[in-house]
Amino acid sequence: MKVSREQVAENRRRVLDAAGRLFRAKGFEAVTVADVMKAASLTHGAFYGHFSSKDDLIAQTLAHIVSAGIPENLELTRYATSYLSESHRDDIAGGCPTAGLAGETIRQSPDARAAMTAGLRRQIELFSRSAPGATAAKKRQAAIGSWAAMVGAVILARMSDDPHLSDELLTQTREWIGTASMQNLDITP
Amino acid sequence: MKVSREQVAENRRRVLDAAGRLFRAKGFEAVTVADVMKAASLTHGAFYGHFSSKDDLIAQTLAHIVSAGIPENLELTRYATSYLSESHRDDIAGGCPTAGLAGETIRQSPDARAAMTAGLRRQIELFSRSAPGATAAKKRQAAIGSWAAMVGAVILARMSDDPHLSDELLTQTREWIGTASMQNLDITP
DNA sequence: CATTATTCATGATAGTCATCATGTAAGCTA
DNA sequence: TAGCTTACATGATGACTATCATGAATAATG
Repeated sequence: MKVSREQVAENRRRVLDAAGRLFRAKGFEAVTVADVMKAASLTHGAFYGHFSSKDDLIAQTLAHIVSAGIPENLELTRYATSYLSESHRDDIAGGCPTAGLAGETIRQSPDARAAMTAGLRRQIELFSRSAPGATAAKKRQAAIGSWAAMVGAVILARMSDDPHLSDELLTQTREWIGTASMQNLDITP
Repeated sequence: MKVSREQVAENRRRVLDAAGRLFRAKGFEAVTVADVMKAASLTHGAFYGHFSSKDDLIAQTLAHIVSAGIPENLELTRYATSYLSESHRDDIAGGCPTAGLAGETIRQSPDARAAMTAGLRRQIELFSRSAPGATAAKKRQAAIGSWAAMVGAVILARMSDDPHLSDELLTQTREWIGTASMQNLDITP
């Protein structure tokens, strides 16, 4: 049962979307090829027509969701507020792929790591534009430090089994980033 | 071939140590029960005399390495310097269990998450003592923000396939934490 | 409209892994 | 020292999973 060219493209997109959600929700290893294809309303046999292996799927999925996830005009403090929100913490399957998968991507294929690194580089560059700081170097430093804190806070907040501590991690990191940003603005090097 | 009481205790310790290193290096799912027992110089059959399941091993291993890993008198900035070093980034198997496993612990058993949360709470409390800040609340905020940034930076540095970017993440986050700390000291609420 | 090419479904296959059953030998206790 | 206890080794089992081979059916092409 061959399908139309558009249908193939849409099928492929659906597989990548389903894989993106499943990987974020359950991790790379806990998700099977059949799981992904089922979530995309296909059977597992069709998989190897689209991808050469599960590793290939992982790399292409990361490239897909990383490139699709970053808005062009993101302003650091505004972004931090929504990033460090309870709703983002609770939306693992639809949330930031870095927070959900960076820890596991370390052990994945070179292509997978390259896709995530490209997203990281882009995120830092976009942050640097709106980051506070007297010099370009200071702006970039604020972008890096803030992004590390955001990613770390969401990971720790998701890990914590104490809801109060989890909330505290988000709100205090948000305020801490704001404090640090003011410092960067006020002092000239 | 029964072994002495002391030998049993030592065997158990060796299994937990081996599991700690293997889990950090390869993740929970990629490590098999047989792998762990082999690394502890035992056969896989002996496993279920010590632990009720692999999940049980994971939870007990986390409790073991988290409680053993945190020094009593840790000073924030000094700790940050060694934590954000290249040697710590490269020592995944022997490094901080939070940086290595927090991302995956999210999907583990309640006991596993509880063990990691206990370590997190202790880390924040110890940091709060030496953190900069005029009030106790400010000190705790600095402890939380700094810890989130440290964990996030090490995870991102390990994920990056570009050595230069990886180094930059470590050094810039270190400086960023120092900058933010000064802010916390200078301004009174 | 006929032929070709290709996408997908069905159904293996081979390997891996967690877990358990059983046997053995040595420590422990009286 | 005799007998009980038990830690460990060996070997099996049942489930799961990535990957591949084959066939059917339909879009694409002329």
